Amino acid sequence: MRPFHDTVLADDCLQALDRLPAKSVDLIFADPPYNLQLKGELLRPDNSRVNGVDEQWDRFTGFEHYDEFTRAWLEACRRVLSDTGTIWVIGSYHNIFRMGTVLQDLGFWILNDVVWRKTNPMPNFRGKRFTNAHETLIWAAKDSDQKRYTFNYEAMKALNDDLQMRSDWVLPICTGGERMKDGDGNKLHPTQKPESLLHRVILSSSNPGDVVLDPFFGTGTTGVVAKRLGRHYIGIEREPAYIEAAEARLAATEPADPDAVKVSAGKRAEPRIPFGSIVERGLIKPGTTLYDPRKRHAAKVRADGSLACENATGSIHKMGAHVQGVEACNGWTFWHLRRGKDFVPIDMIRQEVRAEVATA
Amino acid sequence: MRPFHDTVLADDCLQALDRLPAKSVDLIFADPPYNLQLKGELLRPDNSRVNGVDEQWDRFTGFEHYDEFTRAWLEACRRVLSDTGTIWVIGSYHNIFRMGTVLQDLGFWILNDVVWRKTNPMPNFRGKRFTNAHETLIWAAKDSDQKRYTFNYEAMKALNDDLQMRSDWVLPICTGGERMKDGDGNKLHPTQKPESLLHRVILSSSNPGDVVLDPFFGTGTTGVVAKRLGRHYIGIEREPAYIEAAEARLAATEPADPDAVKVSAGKRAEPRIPFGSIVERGLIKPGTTLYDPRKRHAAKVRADGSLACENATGSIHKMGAHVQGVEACNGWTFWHLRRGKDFVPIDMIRQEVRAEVATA
DNA sequence: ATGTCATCTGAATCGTATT
DNA sequence: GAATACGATTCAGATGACA
Repeated sequence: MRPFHDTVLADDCLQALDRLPAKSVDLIFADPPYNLQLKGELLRPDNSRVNGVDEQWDRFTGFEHYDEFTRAWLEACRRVLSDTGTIWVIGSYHNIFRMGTVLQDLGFWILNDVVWRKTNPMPNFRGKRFTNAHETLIWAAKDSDQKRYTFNYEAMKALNDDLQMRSDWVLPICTGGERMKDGDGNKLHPTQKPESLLHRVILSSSNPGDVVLDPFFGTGTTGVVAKRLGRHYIGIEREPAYIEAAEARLAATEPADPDAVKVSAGKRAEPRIPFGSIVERGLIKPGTTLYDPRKRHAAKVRADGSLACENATGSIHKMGAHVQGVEACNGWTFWHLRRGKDFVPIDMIRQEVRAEVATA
Repeated sequence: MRPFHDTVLADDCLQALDRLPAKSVDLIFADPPYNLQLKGELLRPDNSRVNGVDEQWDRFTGFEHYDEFTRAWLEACRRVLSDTGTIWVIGSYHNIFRMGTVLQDLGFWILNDVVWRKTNPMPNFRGKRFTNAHETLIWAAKDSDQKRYTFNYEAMKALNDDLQMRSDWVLPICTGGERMKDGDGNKLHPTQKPESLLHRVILSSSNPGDVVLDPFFGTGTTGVVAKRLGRHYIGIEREPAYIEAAEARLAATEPADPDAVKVSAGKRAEPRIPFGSIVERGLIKPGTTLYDPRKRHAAKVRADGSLACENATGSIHKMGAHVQGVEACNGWTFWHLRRGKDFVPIDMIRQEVRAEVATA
């Protein structure tokens, strides 16, 4: 084992990187500050306050400052990365475009951008934007002519029910027992990543015995998953509170039995198909008339997937309930579409879409 | 109708943009070329061609020229975009980081990055990477302090079965009858976007009658969906074959019924009813007692529409906030009125008044 | 033990019209 | 232009109290 392996370097990111030998690591995972630029406070509709990221380490004076920082640590990473190694970075729209540009400018060759689709993101409380429901990872090799990087294609396929692993990963955010807490029961780190995410990163692009470096180690998720998967880790972290937590986590982590590293994916739920997506796809056109099973009521489909009927508008479910004067209604089976002489429930269209999605 | 509305300008992107009046469009959708091996399609701001990108081109030159091109058309777009307008761009990892960086550098303010998750992407044949199963869109306002952009929150929520729309959109790629073919049955345009994607873009961030500009019009998907949804379009395209196909598609496109393109508006669009006018009309009498949802607090309505409670007086909102000890409160939904055995929010009275006003 | 209900929280660039 | 007042807005999941 080499001197830096399986340790946390308590130091500034750049200074620590400079101490590592050139070309000495096989995989880098970097989750740098995002430069969030949050202004005021944000309240939920129930008046509770959202605990935003206001840590000192996420404060930059502007894009120029952030780009300079990004360029510096990515250059330092480039030096320590082996020629066949690859690097992952993660970010949101605040910083991912800056990181992608710097990566390309430094000569890294992007292999994929990968989207982490969160199953349980924080909603948009003010209704002013789309729910920010994903983060973006970039996976890159050192050079455009480097073809010998590690990609465990079969392992990824196995993880995905024997279908090629796609560039969008559906995973929940880090909550519950996995989330590190401080003495008061508050989150210790504002942006702790889920182990499932690192599991996929490390399993896909490294081999047992490889060295995995995380220059923004935080509470050590990368190290924990690397250790469990039989890889060596090197962490770099400046905050003593994070280091302490990371080392405790690491001490409590047992490497998995080499045979047990394989993980089976959970069953995929039947995909939800919003009625609106059927309108969007042109399978039911705006302006189409829908009927209830006894043709007593008629409703008109609007471009946003809502129905208009009897001077009211709403979802297929709400309007089904409305015309019947009941509390709830399954609009999929209630509303019918004329097809020639026949009337078919709109659920039939949904089943056709589901079949299409499933075979894709 | 203005001179450029509902036409395709057969010209170079930059030259056509320069002919459009400043601040004259409400929404821009741009799907620019992203292949760096553009073989002469890349133009500098002075219209000179960038040569040599397809052979022995060096990475730095390639990106630098692509950035120059990107900066030029985004600057030109910025000039023609109205102050309350927004812009969408779409790309893959080859170019989206460059575009995002240039957008931010020009002062655009990113509202969301949106992932188009393809249900039927092309598989990765070599097994050397993850299946490239998504593309990225960026939605941006002109400035960080511009908050009056259009976002049809309720319509997006309606499209998604009454859950707020997320930043990841699951849509199939453009195939079948929708895909434009040339005389030999080959695809006419290499990257024709599905109409469903444009449906969501245009419906979310523009209103009927708005002007939608597409500076890389291709076979006219943006125009077709804009026309169908009752928006004006302006297309810019240089290739005669694409223009011909686009104009044929547009001629065959019928606008939807105007009622069908109306969209659920939400409470913000409703006329404001002062609480005092409800008291004035005698719908709630002075002296009436109002209660919070848990009946912990009671307040008395006064003749001027203010409330008195716990030795303080003020508006329904102020008093709601006061008794809860919070900054702000929606008094309409907070305060309840006794009706027989039940308690109903005073918002119900407001809705009755609104219905009355609407039919008057 | 089990179920129900209330409460809490997460990388967030989260108003607008009137005076 | 600045200050003030109005009043709109949330999803999934974990946790814990309590029946």
